[in-house]
Formats: sequence, C-alpha cells, structure tokens
Amino acid sequence: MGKVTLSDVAQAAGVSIATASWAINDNKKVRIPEATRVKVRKVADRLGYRPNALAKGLAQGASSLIGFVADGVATTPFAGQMIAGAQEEAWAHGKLLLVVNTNGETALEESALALLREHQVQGVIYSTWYHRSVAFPKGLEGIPTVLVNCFDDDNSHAVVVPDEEQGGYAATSELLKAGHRRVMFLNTVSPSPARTDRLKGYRRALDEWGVAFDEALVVPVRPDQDGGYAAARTVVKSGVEAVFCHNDRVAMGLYDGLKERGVSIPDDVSVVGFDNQEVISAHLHPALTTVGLPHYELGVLGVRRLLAMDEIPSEEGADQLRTLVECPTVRRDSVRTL
Amino acid sequence: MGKVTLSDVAQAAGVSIATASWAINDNKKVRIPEATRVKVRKVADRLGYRPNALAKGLAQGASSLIGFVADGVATTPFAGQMIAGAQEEAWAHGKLLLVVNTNGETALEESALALLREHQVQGVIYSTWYHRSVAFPKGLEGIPTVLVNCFDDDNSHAVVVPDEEQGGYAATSELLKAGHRRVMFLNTVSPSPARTDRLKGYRRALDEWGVAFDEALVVPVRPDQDGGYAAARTVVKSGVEAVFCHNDRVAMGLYDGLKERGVSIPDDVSVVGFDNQEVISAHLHPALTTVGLPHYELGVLGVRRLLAMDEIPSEEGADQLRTLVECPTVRRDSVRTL
DNA sequence: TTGAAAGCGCTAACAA
DNA sequence: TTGTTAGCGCTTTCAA
Repeated sequence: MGKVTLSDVAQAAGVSIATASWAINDNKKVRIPEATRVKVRKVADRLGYRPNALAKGLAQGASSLIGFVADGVATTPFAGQMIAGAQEEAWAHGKLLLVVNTNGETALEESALALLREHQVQGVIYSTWYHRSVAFPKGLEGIPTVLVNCFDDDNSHAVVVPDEEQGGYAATSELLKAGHRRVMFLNTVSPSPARTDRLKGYRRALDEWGVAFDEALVVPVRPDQDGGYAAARTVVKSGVEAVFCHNDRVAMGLYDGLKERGVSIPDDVSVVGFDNQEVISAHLHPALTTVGLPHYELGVLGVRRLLAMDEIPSEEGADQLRTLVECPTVRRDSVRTL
Repeated sequence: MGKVTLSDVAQAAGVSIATASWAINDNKKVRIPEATRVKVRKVADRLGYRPNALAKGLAQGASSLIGFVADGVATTPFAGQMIAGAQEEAWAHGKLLLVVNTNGETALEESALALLREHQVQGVIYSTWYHRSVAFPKGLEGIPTVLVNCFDDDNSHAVVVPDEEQGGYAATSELLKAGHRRVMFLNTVSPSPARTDRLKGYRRALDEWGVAFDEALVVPVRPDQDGGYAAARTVVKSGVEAVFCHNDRVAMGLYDGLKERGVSIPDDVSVVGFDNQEVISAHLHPALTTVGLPHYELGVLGVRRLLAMDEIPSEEGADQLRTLVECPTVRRDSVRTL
C-alpha cells in the first residue's frame, strides 16, 4: 500500500503528527525520547509507511531532485558513464537524478531547463559528451549549477573536467618509460582542450626525459579510425618506434593500417591510445595500452561538488572553482619495453 | 524569478486563483471566456510565472515523473540509447525521466524502487542492457510498469523487446540475397533469446531460399572479439564464403583473425554482424554490414506503451502484452554480391 | 517533550 | 462564468 500517510502512523502510534514526523526524521532541533522514537518507527514499518516526496518537497520548498542535462546521451557511451556516476553519488545522498537530453539544441535546452525548474531541482549538472567550452545557459541562472566535462569562458562557475594535460603526459611517459625516444603524436585536427592540453602534456613528458621536441613528430589526424588508418603510412615512413594516438579510435585505425603493411604491434611499433573505450581498447590485438577519460568520476565529483555548494559559502575564491580529474593509465599489451 | 506563484498571477490579473488556474491549464470542464484567458496568460508571462510541479503533483495525487530503471548504464552504450529514446518520448508528453541504476543488484533495486514510489512516479520502465528474462520485481507491484528489453516468465506484464527472430532472418537473408549459399552462423554460447531466436531466423531464411540446414555450419563462440578471432580458423577451414556473426564484436575479432590469415573481406568471405555498435561496425575495414538492435526505439515504445496504459482498460488480451520491435538492416561494405 | 495549527502552491468540488 | 474553500501530506513555529 502506498496510501499510508504520516497521520495514519501518528494515529496508530498514539502520538501527534508532528511528533511522528520528528521521530521518523531524526530531527536535530527536537529531542524525542528514544522510547517514543522507537515506537513510532515500529508502527511506521508495520504499516509500510513511505513518505510522500512531493509533500515533503512542497513543505520544505525544495525537492530532493538533481537535474542532469546532457547534450547527447545516445551518441556515445561517455554520457552513460557520467550519468551512472552522478546517479550513484546522488543516490548516496538520498537524491534522485532527473535526466534530460538536449541533443545540443538550444530550443530543447531551454524548455528542458524550465521543466527542471518547475520540479524544484536542488541544482543541476550540465554536461557535454566531449570536453569543450560552452556558453552558460540563461535558464540556469539562479540555480546551483556545476559544469561537467565543459566550462564557460568567463570562468565564473563551478567546473569539473578531465586533466587533459596530465593525460597527455601520462600517455607519453608510458612510452618514454619503456625506453622509446622517438615518439610520434597523432593529434586531432579539431580545436579543443583535448588537442591543446594533451600536446602540452606530451611536451612536458619529453622535457622531463630530456628528449628534444620535434615538430615533425606531431601529426594532425581526423580523430577517428579513418584518421589512424591514414596515418599508418606516415608512421611507417617516419620510422618511429612509438606512437601516442589522440584516442582509441585513431589507434584502432592505426592497427589496421599497420597490419596491412606488415608492421607488428608492439614488436615493431608501440602504441598508446586515449579514452579507454573498452569495446575497442580491451579487445584489439594486442590489447591497447591507453589513458582513460574519467567519465564516471566526472559524474561523481560533479554531484559531490554540487551538494557541497550548500555548505560552503559561495565566496570561495576562483581557485576552487575548477576541479581537474586525473586520467588514469590503463596498461595492456601494445607497448614493448626495450 | 522562480518565486512567482499562481496567486501572484491571479492578483495581478484581477481574478481569483481558481480562474487563473483554469485559464492557464486549459481546463476542459470549465469554460473560460477567451478574453480572460488571454489576459491571465499575458500576466503570467509578464511575471515569468512557472508552475510548481511539486504542488501540482501533490494536489493531483500523482507526479509527472516516469521512473527508468536500468541494470547497467555504465556498462554499454545500449542503456544510454534506451534512456535517450524514453526521455524524448516522455518529454513529448510533458513528462520527465527519473533514472536509476541498479547494477543488477537486488538490494539496490529494492531501495531504488522505493525511492521512485516516494516520488509518486506515474509508472516505471524496467530495462536490462541485454535482452533476457527477469523476475518481476516485488517493489513494482501496483505501479504501472513496462519491461523493456526483458520479459517475465509468467508473461503477465507489458513487454517491449527486439524481434530477434526477424533480426536473424534479416542478417541471413542479406547473405543469401547476395548469392551466397554456404552461410556459417557464429552463434553465441550463452543461453539467451538472442541465441535461440536468431538461430530460428537463420533457419527460416535458409528454408525460404531452399538451402538445406547444415548443423556443422552453426558454430558456438564466445560473444566477443576473442570468440570471433578464435573462429577465424574454423571459418577458413570450412571454406565457407559467408559468415553471420552473433554480434559486431565477434565480427571485429573475425576481421582480425581473417586478416592475419590473408583472407580478404568481402572478396574471399562476406561478413554480417549484429547490434550495429557504431564505434565498431561503421569503422571496420571494410565497414560492416549488420543488423541493428533498436535500443532507441525500445525506449520510445516503452514509454508510449506505459502512457497508453491509462487510456486502455487493463483487460486487453495477452496478445497485446508483447511488443516486438524490428531490427533494421544496415548495409555497408562487408558483403560481396556474387 | 509534545501538540495544535499555519502554511507550502495548486486543484477541484461546491456555491454563487 | 467565477469565486470560496477544503484539502493533498508534510514541516515547523509557537504554545502548552
């Protein structure tokens, strides 16, 4: 029965409805003797009492809902992972996730945000499926918001993003550590933080190992299998023995291209990917060593950040506004140690 | 401002709060003169009035929320597609999706369902990431529910699932139509509707083309890249010229194995996959012809079915209980026409 | 420590 | 056609 109300419980327990409420919610401001608390609880259980979240929210002026806005749930597995992370963290705090998909369309987004508002969401996670800059949506003004996997240019909001620089560094280091010195970087052609910052990481790793940066070894590719496939030619011609690919899809294409040329991975060429897109990386031959994009974590930290906004006075200093999440190295079999 | 209430609007428009409500909601039971309706609407717009969904829900005894239960959002892209479909269809009806991920754990599921109940969801979509049978959850009793991508054994609930038989038929036909006669079927070893029904479809297609069924051509494989990779040997040895793979991952492994043996696709062997897992199928060399699993559609039809349950008297006859969704053929370049 | 009661914002009888 | 008003189920102030 979902029809048991608090007043039913109160009546059955022989207390007032207010007392019942306090007993059940462990209200800090009121001291209820253990005895009555236990009694009320027991009655509630027996009756199968379940609070009505709507009534609760109405009375408190806020629901226990968190809005999750995504720009492409169906497009990639990435959105799913962020949702999963956000959902789990929210749940751990007794909140539920109201998920909304905008397909990147502003019109849809507007009405989506309006709907979330109507449902009195406590705050919203605004996410994008690939790391990029966004214009902060008007509709979000006045609602606690954290940008996940994206950021606004004026830098005035809470942001949780992957640490691309560290990721680029980690990927490159993996090759350097294995003893390789001429490391090619198949970087994406599309302008993005991924492109810029992974390159920075690549250079920092080179620096650290005392390897001179060679512009010719950074080659621009389309960020998918075709890009990697096409690059195989360049890789072979250059004679490098190690390649850091912008992402796993590029690596997948490169595998294909290299195999067709009779080049063996990792015996002839070591390869490192990026993203850790399981369906690819874990199942290539040989399995691909790569650096993971922490989507699940982004979701978790996004919600955590959001929920912390209540507690922390909003003036925190801009340094606390941006959370960088580490990209973990996933070692498999595509790197040969010299 | 999110603080404008209906009574503010009423006051500003010089009408009663009830009139305002009617004017705004286009209530059918009450005839409001166009003039006042317009006036109220205008005032509401000017003030930026937004209804409070919690209050509305409380007053009406039901929210405009639909629960979406998934058993593995992070695991595959499939869940994401179902969510996207469900979300969009829900939205088209003014509903929002409350998404909950159980990771397949019963304990989590129980409290998830309890939470959904507390939020007075109108109904729930209970989904699984791969097509399988489930025990209908106790916690769902009494709530309008539709099972999506899964079904209960006693067949007493609304179900929306992919038409695996038709899918198997479509995949096989694709090869037969191209002129191939000896078609190997790399079927999964794990018991599932996919295994059983795709096989049925395979046989039906064979029948239809007058090709005798050869048991030896149905070979069991692990349903992933390794399975396909290992099967390459069998394929080559058998000398077949066409292979229908249980899924795209198997096909991906088979590509690898075949390439290593110098066998060319589709010149020597034509290959058809299943699932249409874009990241794989669209980017293999050659691109893979496959049959899609209609996850997005499953989501759409799931909520459509759910919303229809109100309108249709629950006694509908069991024949209406099960909705089969077509698996579409996606033609690319891995099949050679003789 | 407990109870009575006033809302939270909206809907829907029931009257007028 | 419109207004009055009694809830929906719960929280929380104020008294007792």
